[in-house]
Amino acid sequence: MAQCSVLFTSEKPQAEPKSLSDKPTKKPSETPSSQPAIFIPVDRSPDIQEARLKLPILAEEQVIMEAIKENSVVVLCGETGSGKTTQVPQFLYEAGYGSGNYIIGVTEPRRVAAITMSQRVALEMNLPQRVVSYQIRYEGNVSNKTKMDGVLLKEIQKDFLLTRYKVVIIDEAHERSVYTDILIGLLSRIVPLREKKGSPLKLIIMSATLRIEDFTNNKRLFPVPPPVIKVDARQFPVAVHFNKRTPLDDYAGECYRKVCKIHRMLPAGGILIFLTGQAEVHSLCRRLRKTFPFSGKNIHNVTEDDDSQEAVKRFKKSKPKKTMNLPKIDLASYSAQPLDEGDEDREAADDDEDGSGSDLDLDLGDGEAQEDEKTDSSLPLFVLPLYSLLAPEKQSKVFLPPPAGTRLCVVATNVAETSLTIPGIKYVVDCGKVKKRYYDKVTGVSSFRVDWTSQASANQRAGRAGRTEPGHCYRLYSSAVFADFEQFSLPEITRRPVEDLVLQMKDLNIEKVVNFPFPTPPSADALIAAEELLISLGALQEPPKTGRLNDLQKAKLSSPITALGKTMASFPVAPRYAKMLALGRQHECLPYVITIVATMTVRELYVEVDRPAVSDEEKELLKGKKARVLQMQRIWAGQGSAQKLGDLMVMLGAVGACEYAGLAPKFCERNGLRFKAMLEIRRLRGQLTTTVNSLCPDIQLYLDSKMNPPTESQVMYLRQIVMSGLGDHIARRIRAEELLDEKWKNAYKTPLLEEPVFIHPNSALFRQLPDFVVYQEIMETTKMYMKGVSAIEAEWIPVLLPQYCHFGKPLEEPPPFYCSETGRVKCHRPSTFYRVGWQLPAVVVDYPEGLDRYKYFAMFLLEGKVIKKFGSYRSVLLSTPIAMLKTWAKLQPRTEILLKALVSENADSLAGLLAAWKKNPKYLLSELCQWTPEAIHEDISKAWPPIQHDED
DNA sequence: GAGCACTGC
Repeated sequence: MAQCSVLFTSEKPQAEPKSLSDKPTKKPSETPSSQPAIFIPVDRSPDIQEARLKLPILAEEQVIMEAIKENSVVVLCGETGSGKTTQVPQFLYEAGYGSGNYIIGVTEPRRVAAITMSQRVALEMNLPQRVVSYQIRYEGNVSNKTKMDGVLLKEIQKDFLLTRYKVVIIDEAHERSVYTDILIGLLSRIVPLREKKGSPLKLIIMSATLRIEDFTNNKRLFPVPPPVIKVDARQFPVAVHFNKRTPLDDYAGECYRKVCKIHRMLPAGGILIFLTGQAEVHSLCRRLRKTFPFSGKNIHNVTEDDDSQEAVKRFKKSKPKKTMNLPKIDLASYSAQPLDEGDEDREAADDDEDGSGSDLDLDLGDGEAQEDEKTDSSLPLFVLPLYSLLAPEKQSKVFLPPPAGTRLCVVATNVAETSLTIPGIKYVVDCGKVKKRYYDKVTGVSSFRVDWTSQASANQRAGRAGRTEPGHCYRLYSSAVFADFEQFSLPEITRRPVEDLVLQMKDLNIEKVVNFPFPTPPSADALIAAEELLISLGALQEPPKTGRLNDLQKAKLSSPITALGKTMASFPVAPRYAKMLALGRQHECLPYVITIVATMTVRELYVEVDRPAVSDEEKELLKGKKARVLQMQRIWAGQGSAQKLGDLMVMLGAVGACEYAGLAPKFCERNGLRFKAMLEIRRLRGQLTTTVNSLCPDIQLYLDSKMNPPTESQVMYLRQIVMSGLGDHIARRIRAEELLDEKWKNAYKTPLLEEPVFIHPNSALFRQLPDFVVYQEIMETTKMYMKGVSAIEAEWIPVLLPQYCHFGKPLEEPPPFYCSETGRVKCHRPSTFYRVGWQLPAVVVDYPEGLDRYKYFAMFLLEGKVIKKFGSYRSVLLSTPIAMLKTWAKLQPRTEILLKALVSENADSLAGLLAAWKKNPKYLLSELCQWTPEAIHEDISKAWPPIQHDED
């Protein structure tokens, strides 16, 4: 699950920290505790006390605590900077909500937030970290490094009523992360249950923006709307300036011009620019550095950065540095009035109408007037890129003060909107766009699109200019365009596949997921698709195939979880991958499956090397690096048939090599691997290994840093295991003879897409073009590209993925046969792949259920293939065994009699036959006598049932 | 022959 929890207990350390992960054996003391009249003294240092008093929320302590006392659910609304995250838990602690072995639980959407919050609270209250602890995905500091996995959702799985908690705080609920949504849904049911038990649980929902209707005005969630308390934020006013005209598509160019003007005309203060992607960020950085170069010597190791190298070089050639000469306009006396929270819209709109024309906004203009890209080294600008995939050491540069005499300018993506706060920002330049991932609900194809952002997030961006002093936000679009923005962006849960959530919820025994009180429910399509996939994977029970259509539809959305599903739910990965793990134990493949799954789960394994270079020199450098990376990938792709595992083999090789090199950052750097990704993979492998060991204690798996490459046959099993998880991600190559249209050249067909899909050019199988492949995902860019591709064999499909196949009538040639290993009648059946009807090779499967299976079984029985003893009567049989199959069989009563006897006891396999004999030792005796001359009936009868001899 | 925002168990 996605949350990071901060556990917040009383001073008394827990006697048994482990009990958190076990089922609580004894309930906490049942003292009625809805109104704790306790006051727990806290010993804060004077300077902390002083800093706290400045927080607006401290004035609200009374109101907040009264509301919590009187209500079981409270919504607390306050912008960032109000101090609610750090202060509310302290209020609760002081009021005694954390005493008596109870826990105050706080969930944060991000790991860093959970860690810093717990540290901050511990510091402010002068409490040890064992009292204020955190737990996140792979680690935690709960009571002296007790290792724990799973957080609040996992705890609900173990103890649905959360009996150890007296308060749960959901922080940043406005971000609407999938798991806060589900937690709120679950807690809305747990709270009244706890009320009934006389040991109430308090739920506090903390949200920043005003988007709270989904929580407060949602009868299904909370029949009685919870009270809302608003808290002021300590935020400085931000004047918002709109462009008069909105650039059609060159918002990056408009950004550049606006930054130039700000830097030339406005007083000191950092600039933060919001763009949509890595490439844009780098390109704007280059342009700005070119225009306002500065000396990077001895500052922040700038020389490590490829882009800054350019700036440094340029500077060395340029004239000695002049002092920065900035105009001295007092921006604090700017026409804008202070901005209260939530007033930004009005403020912004006013500003556009009467503000422009007389103030700085006009001076800065929308300007395409001057295209001045001439170098101006008198005004050094310290330009830094910032995006999530940037190496952490490069990211952290934005937190340091810029070199003396320069102005900080951060060119960022959306990371800077919520995840990272940059100090000293006075100017925000907002292009108004975001890049978002889209999923096609029907086909599952992903794509990235750049779109207008929402009003809420534009305001969030503007707010970044007022953290340390009054600021300005320049929006590169008109107020009319802003007015057309969506008020809020859609909650994540409505925009992504939900199979992982559905599985988790089924594991909580919520069978009818449609009825769950989601703050915003996912679409019915998404829920149906999830349920179908989980049924195909065997994680949910297949609904009955008979019944009325209406009932079927209903049953479809309420399938209970299977044992396999329970196993899968315990792995913190996507259900398709969890299936691979569940199968992975065979042939000692598990360490490899764990590594492959971990690698597929962690995003962006490789660093971007395709960035356009600034100089010829850099171009050569990048080219060399790229060549080396490609060469390594060829090595990792393996030899011979191992290559068929394709991109997953490359991943396995990369991780193996990296681990062998001791997870060294240098190794990653040289081979184009993203160090942070490698760390994550290591941690996830560790967690998956732990989970496997806890599921099957006999297996005693450990994390091997010197993992040998898989053998050839293991690679084949791996391909089969991978295919079993990706059964709905199969593609078939269009062969030359089927080619009707050039656009299908080298293309693949998938069951759900009409258009051709292609193997991504970076794939190890790009040139191989296997007939059948499975893929991790399809990403639509200029074409539909499959990524994470492995080759599979057509004949595996009907055997390993029968749920996706239609089977034809059993073939007469080769004829059905009796399989002595399984004791069952087998046959060859032709098959086709569902929907698309691809011909697949005929495979040996169990003979389909029905009368014919009994006929064949009877024949094999008479032939002595099932039971040896029967063979001894073979020569004296009154009819030939093959008579069982003939159309005229009915004319011979003995065939009918035998058949009826078998059918009556379901004896169409050895197991069935033995069971029947166990019930009735005389079973089948008279029927066999029909087939044999009377002379030997007595002999037969004496040796009946004829099995003991076979068992020897 | 490309072009991925941001999170998490």
